[in-house]
Amino acid sequence: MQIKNKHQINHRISADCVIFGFDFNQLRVLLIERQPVEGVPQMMALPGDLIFEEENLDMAAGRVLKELTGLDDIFLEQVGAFGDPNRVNKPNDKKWLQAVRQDPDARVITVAYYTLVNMNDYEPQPSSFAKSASWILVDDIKELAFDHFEIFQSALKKLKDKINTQPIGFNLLPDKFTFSQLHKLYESILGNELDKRNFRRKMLKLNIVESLDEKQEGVPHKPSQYFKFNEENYLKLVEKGFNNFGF
Amino acid sequence: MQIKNKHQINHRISADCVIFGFDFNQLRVLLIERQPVEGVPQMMALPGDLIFEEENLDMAAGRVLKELTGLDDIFLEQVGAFGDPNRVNKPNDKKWLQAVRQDPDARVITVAYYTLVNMNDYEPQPSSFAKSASWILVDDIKELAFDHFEIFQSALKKLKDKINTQPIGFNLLPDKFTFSQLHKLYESILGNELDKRNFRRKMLKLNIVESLDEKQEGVPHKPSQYFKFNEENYLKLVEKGFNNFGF
DNA sequence: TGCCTTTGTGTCAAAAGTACACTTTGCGAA
DNA sequence: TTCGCAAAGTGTACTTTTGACACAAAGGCA
Repeated sequence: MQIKNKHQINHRISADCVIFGFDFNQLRVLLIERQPVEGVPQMMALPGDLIFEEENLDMAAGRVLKELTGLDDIFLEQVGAFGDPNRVNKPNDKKWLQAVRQDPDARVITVAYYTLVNMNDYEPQPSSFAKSASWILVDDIKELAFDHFEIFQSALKKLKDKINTQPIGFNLLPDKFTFSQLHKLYESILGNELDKRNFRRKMLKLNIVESLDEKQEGVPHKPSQYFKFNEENYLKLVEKGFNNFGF
Repeated sequence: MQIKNKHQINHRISADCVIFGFDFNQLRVLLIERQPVEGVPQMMALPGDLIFEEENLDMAAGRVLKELTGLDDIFLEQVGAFGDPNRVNKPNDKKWLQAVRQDPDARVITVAYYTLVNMNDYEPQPSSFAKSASWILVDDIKELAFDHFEIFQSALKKLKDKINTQPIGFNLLPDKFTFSQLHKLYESILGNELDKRNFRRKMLKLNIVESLDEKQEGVPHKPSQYFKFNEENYLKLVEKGFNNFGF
C-alpha cells in the first residue's frame, strides 16, 4: 500500500447521471447540450459535475439531479465507475476541454448513476453546468460526448435487468396511471412487445397495483380505470423472499 | 462544468478486489492481513492498490489479482465505486493510515471488483501490498478494515444476483467436476439448500454441462461421473435470448 | 459378506407461462 | 340518432416449469 511514483495523484472525480423519463409512449433520457466551443461540433452529454469535498458519491449525483430538474428524493442507483485514461481523449472532446477547463489534461474518473423520474414533475432549472436540457428518445441516442454513450448503454442495461427483479418502473409514472401506460412502459424498457392479457394477469396477481375509483375522462374510446402502486404490498412480498417481478 | 473551489482535486483512486474461491464445500474470500502497526489491532482487508497513471480501472483490478495470486485472464466484474468521505475514518483505520501512508488525509475513492477463481490454481505470490493472504470462509467474515466489509457484502450480493442470470459459477471450479460439487457450489453461493434431483434436472436440461468418460476413483462409495462446462452451448443459448439460468 | 457413504434416478401435482379474439365503452362525425 | 372508430377489458386451453419426495446402485472397507 505504499505510494509509488507511478500512482497519479490528482484525479478528478465526477458524478454523471442518466436520467430516465417516460412520456407515456417511449423512454427518454434527459441530456444537456455541452457549452458551445468554437470549432467543436455541438454534442449532447450526460449531466454531471465534479464532486465536492464533503460529499459522498450518492450525494453528488443527487445534487446534479436536483440542480437540473429541481427534483429531490428520487430513485437513484449507481451504474459504476468509468475511468479509462482515454475516456475524454477523442479529438473534439480534447478541444472542448482545452477551451473550457482549467486543467484539461487531468484524468477524470466518473461515477455514473441512473435515476427514474416522473417527467411531469420535471421543471427545467437554471443550472451551472448545462446550457439547456432536453428529453431525448432512447432510440435516438446514437452518439454522446466523451464516453457518455457507453455509460448510457450500461445504465439502460442495468435498468432492464433491474426491472425484472424489482418493480421500479412506477418511479417513471405519476401516482395514478392506467394499465396501458404501465404496459407500454414495460415494453419501452424491455424493448419488446408483451401480451396485453398476460401482462395484466401477472401484474394483478402480484397484487402491487390497486385500482382507484376513478376513470379517464374525455377520451374518444372506452375510458380506462386508474391504478396506483401499492408499496406496502410490494414490501410484504419482498419480505417473503419473493423476487419474480419480471416479464 | 467550471471548476469551483469546493471541488477537491487530489483524490486517490484505488482498486479493491473481492476474490471468491470455492473449496468444494464452502465459499471463501481471499483476504490479506494489513501491515501491522503498533497500537492498531490486527485486521483483515481486501487486497487492493492505488491505480497507475496509464491504467484503466479493470487493468488495475487485474493487476492486483495477478500480483496476489499469479492468475491472469480471470472472471472480473466491477461491483461499484465507494467514495464516502468517511470511509477510511474509523479511529483505528486513521491510526493505521497515519503510520503507513505519506498523505494519510487524502480522500481515497475505491472501485471494487469481484472475481471468481479456481482455488486450486492459486499460488500465493510475494506481493507489495500484502503481508500474507488467506482464504476466509464467507460465513466467518464479520469485520474488515475501512469500509471493506460493506464492499464485501455488495460483492456477495452481486454474485448471488449474477448467478441467477449467468452460469458464472463454473469459474470457481476446475475444468472437470462432479455434479455434487456443482450442486454444493450453488448452495454455498445462494445460501440455501437446493433439491438434488431438481437441481440436476434443470442443469442437465440447460445442456451446458457435458458428461466426461471419466469417473471418480478411490472413493469409498459410488464414484461419481465427471462433467465439464460446455461454453459453446451456453453461448448458443444466450444468443437465442434465453436467460433463465437461475435456481 | 455386510456395512457405510454418496451417487443417481422418476413421478405426480401445482404453478406459471404462452398463445390467441371478441365484446364493451364513449366520443365524434355523418 | 346512428354508425364508426379506437382503446379497454376479459377467459380458456395448452405447454412448460417448478417443487416435493424415497429408494436402488456402486464401491471401499472392516
